[in-house]
Amino acid sequence: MTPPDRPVRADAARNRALLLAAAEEEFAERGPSASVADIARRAGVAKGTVFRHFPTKEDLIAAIVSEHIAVLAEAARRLADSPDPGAALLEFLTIAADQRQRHDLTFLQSASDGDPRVTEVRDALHANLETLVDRARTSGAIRADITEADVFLMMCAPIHIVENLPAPAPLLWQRYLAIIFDGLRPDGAHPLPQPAPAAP
Amino acid sequence: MTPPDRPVRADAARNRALLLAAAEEEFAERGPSASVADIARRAGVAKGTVFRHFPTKEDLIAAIVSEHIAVLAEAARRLADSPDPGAALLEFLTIAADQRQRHDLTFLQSASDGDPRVTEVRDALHANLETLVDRARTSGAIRADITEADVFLMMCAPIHIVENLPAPAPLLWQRYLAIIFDGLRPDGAHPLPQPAPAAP
Amino acid sequence: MTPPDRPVRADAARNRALLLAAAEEEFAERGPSASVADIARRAGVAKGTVFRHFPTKEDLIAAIVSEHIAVLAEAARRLADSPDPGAALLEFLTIAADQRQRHDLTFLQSASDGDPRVTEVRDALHANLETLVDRARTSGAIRADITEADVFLMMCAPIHIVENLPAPAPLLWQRYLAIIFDGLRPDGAHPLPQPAPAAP
Amino acid sequence: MTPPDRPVRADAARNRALLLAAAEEEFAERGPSASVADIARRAGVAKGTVFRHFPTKEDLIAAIVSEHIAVLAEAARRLADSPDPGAALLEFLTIAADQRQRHDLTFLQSASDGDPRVTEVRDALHANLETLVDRARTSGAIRADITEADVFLMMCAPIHIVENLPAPAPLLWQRYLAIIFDGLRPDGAHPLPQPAPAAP
DNA sequence: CATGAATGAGAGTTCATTCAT
DNA sequence: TATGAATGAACTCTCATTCAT
Repeated sequence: MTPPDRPVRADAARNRALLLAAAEEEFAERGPSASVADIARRAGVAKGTVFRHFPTKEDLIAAIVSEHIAVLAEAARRLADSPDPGAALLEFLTIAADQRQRHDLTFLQSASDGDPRVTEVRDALHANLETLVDRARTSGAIRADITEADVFLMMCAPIHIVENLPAPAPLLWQRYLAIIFDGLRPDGAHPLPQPAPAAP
Repeated sequence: MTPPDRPVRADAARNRALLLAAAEEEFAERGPSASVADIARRAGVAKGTVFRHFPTKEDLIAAIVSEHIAVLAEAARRLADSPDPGAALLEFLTIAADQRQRHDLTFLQSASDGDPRVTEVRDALHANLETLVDRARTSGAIRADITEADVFLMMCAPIHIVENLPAPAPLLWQRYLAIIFDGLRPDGAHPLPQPAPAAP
Repeated sequence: MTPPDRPVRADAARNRALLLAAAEEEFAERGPSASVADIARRAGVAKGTVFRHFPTKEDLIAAIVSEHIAVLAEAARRLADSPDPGAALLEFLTIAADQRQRHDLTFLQSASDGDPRVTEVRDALHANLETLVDRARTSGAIRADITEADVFLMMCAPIHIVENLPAPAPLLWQRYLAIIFDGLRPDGAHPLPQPAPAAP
Repeated sequence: MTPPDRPVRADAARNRALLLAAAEEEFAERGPSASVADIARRAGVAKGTVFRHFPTKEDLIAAIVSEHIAVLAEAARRLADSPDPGAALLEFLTIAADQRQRHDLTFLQSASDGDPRVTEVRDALHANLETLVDRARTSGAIRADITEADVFLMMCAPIHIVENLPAPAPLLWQRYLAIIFDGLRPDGAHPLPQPAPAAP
């Protein structure tokens, strides 16, 4: 009867994008308790519009998180066949930190743990990252006892570290990424006191 | 008529301690949105009593945070004259992570940034930690380009890292502390791309 | 250019009927708080279409109610010249209850009290029912002190009564119609303590 | 530690009563969609106070309903040993209608169907009413085929009937109670077309 | 002093209604 | 004309905070 899958209306798509951007900023500034009303105001739409696009606040959070993870999954995929696996892994971590530098939303991840769309992109990220890490390990760029799970877990650490400062220099995270990456290198490595966690 | 200070103080001090403990547990379980009512219930006192001891929720948070920092300041002070500065620094980081492992309350720090009592103990921690780091650096246990600010900022990283897992093994953080500490060591160190932040 | 009235009217009339049916079902299932969105979905049209046909939700309700009353008015008219006035009245009450049995929408009546179209068909029902009741009274099938207003008011009672049960047997209302009708009969009638209400 | 079961504070008890009264009036005037805010305003308390006394709107409704049913259960109990069982039953129905005349809240019953407190008092009412009906039946005051379930279901009918009028005379319900009660009498009774429903 | 009842601002969410497409 | 995106008021409910008891 109606043309199936009618193309998304231009203004609706624009509002969705505006909302995601506004929500990111609001969450970044106010933390997890940013309110839907403030997000709507920042996006320049009415409160009801938020719920038209994202039935619950959790759905909005999941949309933000899965978008961020998707970018990382794609980056990992792109770097997977780099000729220099060690450099590729470092670049991946650089991209990951840089993305988060702009908006740290790690605290949102716990709120979206069960969401299926988040799970899906996260699984993709795990798969792509595993290739990256395996190649870096095989090539001797990182220690033999480092797993994909280790890298995944440490991915956000540089950003978290600088967030303890009230006004960190914009690229300060690179300092801590360098330190951590030095810790991943084989030279002068001490044995690790605990086994790597199981891949999720 | 009644001795001016003693008898009530006993009760009051007990309640204060009960409240701090209950609040820690509640924040650890429920995150930053733990409610004053639940904290009061857990402590076995009435809601009003919470506000008698801590005029606002922020004050309660500041009290928890400053207590935690005080413990670390004292640990740093105690370790300052250790004969093995490298081992002393590692032990300090172990203590710090271990403390947070039991109750991660890092998310509370931002809520208590301006509080003067927090500032005071944090200054003390900075001072004591500086001694510790300086000696480790001088002794060659850590790189020449690592400052007290670096160590302070990275202090919580091992705990943050494992918190990305839903149910981390209790000692898993030791794995990441080891990796990071390897990164702090002079052997095989690469130059750091960014200068250390100014001491706060 | 296009023939002024015909071609669209077919679609429009179909949609109107679909909407009325969907609304009836939705109100019956969900009660007075059934939402316009759900009604539209059930009818397979967009929300805006509901408001094209019925400018407000109240208008939609009034349309349903007046349609129901019109059916009753017609039934009363048809039965008005029956040779057995007592049986005719009982049949009218049976039809009325049976109609409501399928969809009890009595709760909608209060929402449509002022609507002129409702008033019109209700007046017709009153007129036709008056004939029916007058003839039943004159023929001795019911008491001398029963008026059209009485019958009109008691019309829905059998359905209301069974609605107090969670899952009434489909024909249980007949039991209570029989009891009430026995109360209308002249045999063994006790005088009534209050006068009949004025005809509206 | 604290005196257990400390007596309810006078002002709290007063507020609870004010709220119940205000809620009854508000529901009677506005129907089931009366808002908690309006109820609070009518009672002269803040919105939050409503939720202190009744954790959800449903709890408030259940409290009203169970209070009403309790009054009826007590009335039935009191009338159970009357020397004239027929008159006792009629008086019970009169009390029931009179209570509802003041505030018809039948529509609230469905909202509180699952509540255990409501169930409890309703069970008591059923038990007491059964005695009343059994004695009336045995004494020949009502038909042999009328059960407690019948009377329970028909209890509200007189009020429902007059509610179809916009401004019914205050005692008009007595007219319909008389008609219905005549229908319950043995004289001139016709056999009933459907069996009585099972006792709930 | 401790208590917990009261407060009221603000949270997420729903929904009748409007209007650009 | 039909659509469904946008609106914004109203809803139930929560919670830090105040204050009479």
